[in-house]
Amino acid sequence: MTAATRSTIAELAAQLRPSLLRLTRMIRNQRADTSVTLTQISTMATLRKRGPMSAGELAACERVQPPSMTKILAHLEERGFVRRKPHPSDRRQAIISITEAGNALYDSEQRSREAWLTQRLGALTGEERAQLRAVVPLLDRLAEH
Amino acid sequence: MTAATRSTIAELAAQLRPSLLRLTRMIRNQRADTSVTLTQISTMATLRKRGPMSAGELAACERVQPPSMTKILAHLEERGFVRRKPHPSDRRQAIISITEAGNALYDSEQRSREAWLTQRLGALTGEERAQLRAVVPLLDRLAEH
DNA sequence: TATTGTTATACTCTATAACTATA
DNA sequence: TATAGTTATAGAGTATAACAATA
Repeated sequence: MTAATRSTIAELAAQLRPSLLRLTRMIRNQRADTSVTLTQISTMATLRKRGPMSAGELAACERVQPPSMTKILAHLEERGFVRRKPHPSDRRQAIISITEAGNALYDSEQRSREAWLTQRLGALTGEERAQLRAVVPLLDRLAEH
Repeated sequence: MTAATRSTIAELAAQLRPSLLRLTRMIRNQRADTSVTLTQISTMATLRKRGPMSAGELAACERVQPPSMTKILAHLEERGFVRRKPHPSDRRQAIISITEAGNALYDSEQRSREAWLTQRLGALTGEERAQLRAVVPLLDRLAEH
């Protein structure tokens, strides 16, 4: 890799960081439903997509530390959106899964046409949305441990 | 727009949100320099790119409320990374600009090859980075007011 | 001993409401 | 009165350190 290439990559990083930050800020605030936060929705999405798992695994998926996941799960469990089942062989762990109510809440969030980000995406062209769609796996790879 | 298209857009939103959230989380934490936060760096980047402006304009650029910008600027000014000059005709406002020290800090941040995101981006292919580069303006448009 | 998860604690980020100074 | 910015206050988000339970 040439020095010029490295410098270009650093520049991309410098462009990407503020843009990600500002968009995430907007998404957090524009959320319509106030009973669950973006962080909590993200955790529910992971449970839906990857199925039941332990608190530690969830924390790893969400890129938060275990104590943060403890808090997220306490909130969701209190409202009946997730449940815990004992692990079959390890009593330290519990297997967390999303409940009917959690799925329903998630669906209504996702389907809502008024959802801010969905509206915003609708203002882009199909090709621009395709570009974004292609980039989602890259964002996930960047966020890997 | 068909119902199927709308549903696809909602799905994209649902994929994009957690991915943005998790990557932003990682970026916030992996930051090497502890004297300025991601939020503060982003504000300095805006001052560099768009030139001196008032606190209110900066808040709008950064998509934060004015009191949040007050705090950000207090921190940066205290450390000498930005300075205020009186507005020529309106004594309520001050014009904020980045200082030499602020530019130097920003440069060292951006150039650092060890910077976490830069390293991560280096692990992608050139084409993948080009995809990300193309998407930055879209992220900015999504975050517009 | 090592691992899983929780509790205790604290700091960052950010907002809303109320206020001050100036226009 | 309206606008620009700050102060006061509070809640969300997240981390590290210390602890408890189990493996």
